[in-house]
Amino acid sequence: MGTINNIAQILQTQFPQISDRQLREEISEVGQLLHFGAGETLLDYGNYVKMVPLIVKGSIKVSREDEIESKELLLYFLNAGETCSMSFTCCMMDKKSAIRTEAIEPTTIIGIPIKYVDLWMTKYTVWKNFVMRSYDNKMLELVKVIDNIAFRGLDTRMKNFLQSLSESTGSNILSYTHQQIADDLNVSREAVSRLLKKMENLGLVKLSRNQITFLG
DNA sequence: ACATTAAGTGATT
DNA sequence: AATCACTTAATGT
Repeated sequence: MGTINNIAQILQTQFPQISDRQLREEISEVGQLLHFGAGETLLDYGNYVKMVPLIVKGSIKVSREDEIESKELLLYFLNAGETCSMSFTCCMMDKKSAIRTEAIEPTTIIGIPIKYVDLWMTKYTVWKNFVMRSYDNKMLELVKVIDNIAFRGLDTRMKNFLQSLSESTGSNILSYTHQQIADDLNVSREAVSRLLKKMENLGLVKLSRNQITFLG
């Protein structure tokens, strides 16, 4: 009964990579199950990272802030079965967070206190591999994001955005305003509206107030 | 009916 | 593609 068995079960289904039984037990003992509502911020710029999240359910938006202009840029979404690679480095170096994470739908995580994150790196090969692989995955995705910003136009970025948002939420109906997209992609709202209008004419999306249906 | 907010549009840079 | 200066449409009170 109770939390411990719960977390152990969740780990088996959502994080099969964490295959070490003893490690799973340790996670069950020190990890805590946390819930966040849509729009809730898990971690803000400048906060100290005190936990590393294993995402069990839902999805999380990870963004970077420009210190000078206080503008935001969406980096990527995190989904169930994933973890926040940025948290690892931040917490191990005891640095303030350079990112903001926000639940975009009801989300459940297993929070792991940082002291264990560090400790397990040497204790469990499985954990080290898990951390390294997550890091590598997100680094690759980040490179793609940079490529898109540097070498592709807004239309590619928009398609990628809609694609990953609908994958993250598991729905092609996206409750997002043009302004929110503009903020995430760091472009003007008018540019978003005009591009979406074009895409609608091409049959790629269907537009309505506060909602975009992605027909990809 | 009125106010507020989201979205569409043309002109300018 | 950004910004401005609107207009139009949807929605809440």
